Amino acid sequence: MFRFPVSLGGSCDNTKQSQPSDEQQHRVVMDEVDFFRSAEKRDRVSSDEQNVITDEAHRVNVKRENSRVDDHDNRSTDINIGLNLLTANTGSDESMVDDGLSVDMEEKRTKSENAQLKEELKKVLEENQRLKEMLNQTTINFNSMQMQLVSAMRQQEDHHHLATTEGKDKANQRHEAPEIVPRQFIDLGLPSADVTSEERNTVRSGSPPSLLENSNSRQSGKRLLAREESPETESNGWGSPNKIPKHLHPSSSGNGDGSSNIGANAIDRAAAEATMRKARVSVRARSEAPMLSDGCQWRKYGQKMAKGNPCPRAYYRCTMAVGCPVRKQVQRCAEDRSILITTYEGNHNHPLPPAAMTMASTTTAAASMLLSGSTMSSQDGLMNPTNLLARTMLPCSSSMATISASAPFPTITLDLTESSTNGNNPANNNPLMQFSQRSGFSQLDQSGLPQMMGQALYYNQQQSKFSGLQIPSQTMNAGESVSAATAAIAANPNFAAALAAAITSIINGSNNHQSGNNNNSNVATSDNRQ
DNA sequence: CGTCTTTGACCGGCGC
DNA sequence: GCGCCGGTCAAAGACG
Repeated sequence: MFRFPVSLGGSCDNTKQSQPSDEQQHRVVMDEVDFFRSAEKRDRVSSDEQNVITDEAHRVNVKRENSRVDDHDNRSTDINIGLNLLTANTGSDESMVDDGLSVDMEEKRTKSENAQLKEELKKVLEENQRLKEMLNQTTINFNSMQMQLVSAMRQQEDHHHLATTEGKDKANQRHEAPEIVPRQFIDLGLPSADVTSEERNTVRSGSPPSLLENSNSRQSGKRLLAREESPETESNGWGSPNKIPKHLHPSSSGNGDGSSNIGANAIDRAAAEATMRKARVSVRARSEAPMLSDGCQWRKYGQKMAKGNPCPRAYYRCTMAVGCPVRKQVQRCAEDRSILITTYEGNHNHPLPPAAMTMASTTTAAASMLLSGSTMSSQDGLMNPTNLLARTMLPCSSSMATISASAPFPTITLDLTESSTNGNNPANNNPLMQFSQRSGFSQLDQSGLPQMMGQALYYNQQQSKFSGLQIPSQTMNAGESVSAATAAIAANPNFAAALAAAITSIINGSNNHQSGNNNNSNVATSDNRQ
């Protein structure tokens, strides 16, 4: 079974006392070198192709070098420059051997150049830092704008609902709903570390497992005790999938009664919790590997022969943190064994490394969208997820995402098998990046942003402690993509324009399909909460 | 020796 | 009540 070359994040790192081997370090270095090489190519393509060395081009070169140094801040920052200068000196020394009078001058000149370069490096470092800050600020602004956009769209939806239905109470309840839906997303997507336990128990719907503890007390005490000391494992609800629909029905009917908001909300919340625990995101992708590389560490805990499929189904549990409730099933498609079906359930209760954020944020968003309908009337619950994914997220390919209504638990399937198999671009090897690029936010690709950029980068901000982590470069296309996206953003002066275009596109798209509002609503509100 | 995988047994839900 | 099925457990073995 595949093993990640480096231990990532969470308590695992703390306990294991990360001691990357030389090989690992070397691997990372090589990876980043490759990364910047590709970035360099981009720069070259985007910048003047002429051979004239302009000041602009010179600055770009220096910046690249600086970036490299900056990303390896623990290593000597003088290495690169020093080597270059040494090489130059050596050459000059050799050429000047016969000219002894020039040696001193040459040394002086070299020193002055060295000092000059250092000064320049310093400036570039400062500029790099400033760009990073700008990037962070831009990301925050983007999240803020996204939030406002979703809020506006939601209001539009409310108006639309009021016009078409006479459920005034329902409408009133809706106005309060935004506070619930967002939390739903937060709980889904964000590691719960920041949230207080009180908030979790009182506010959250569909939260990380630990929060669901209480609601699961109804389950057999025997199992509860038997399973690994983590109640969270129990809370994810993976084990008893068939209870959800039962919870859902009463809640959906309860929504109709707007007179008792508290009671209805409680029921809603319970239903949302139950649903959240059951929600699954299935990713279909072509892969020869036994398992999708999603940046997380998984431990196999079971394997079964599923009915109707000659290929066994493997069960994995996230081991990045003790008690993380996230599990996944991996199975090959019976019809086409080159297709790997990975089904995720649960929410990580620990910070995620950048490499895992693409998958986590994507599946989280998908699950969130899927579940967003569960807090509404049954009619909406049936309608919204499909609309969200098929229309809002995937306006160009509605067949990419399908919702399983017949399953005992809500399951959303992201079909990434149609995509091209372009092996040159790392992003193309990553189904999620394919998903991102094909999604409605594909305009953001202009700046190298993944689909869930807002969230992913937001994670980066909130969990900056991961910034120094080594990404399992061997297979982590997602991590590379995120890093590449960040670099691309920093290097792309048109980011703001691209962002504006993307948001405009989203707005236009949502105007055409207002039913998809809930999707963004979750995203926006989650940002709002943080 | 610790960690991980394998695999048969076990459990609970559901349909008949 | 019984059998089927999906999901999980946990002992045993493999591996580094």
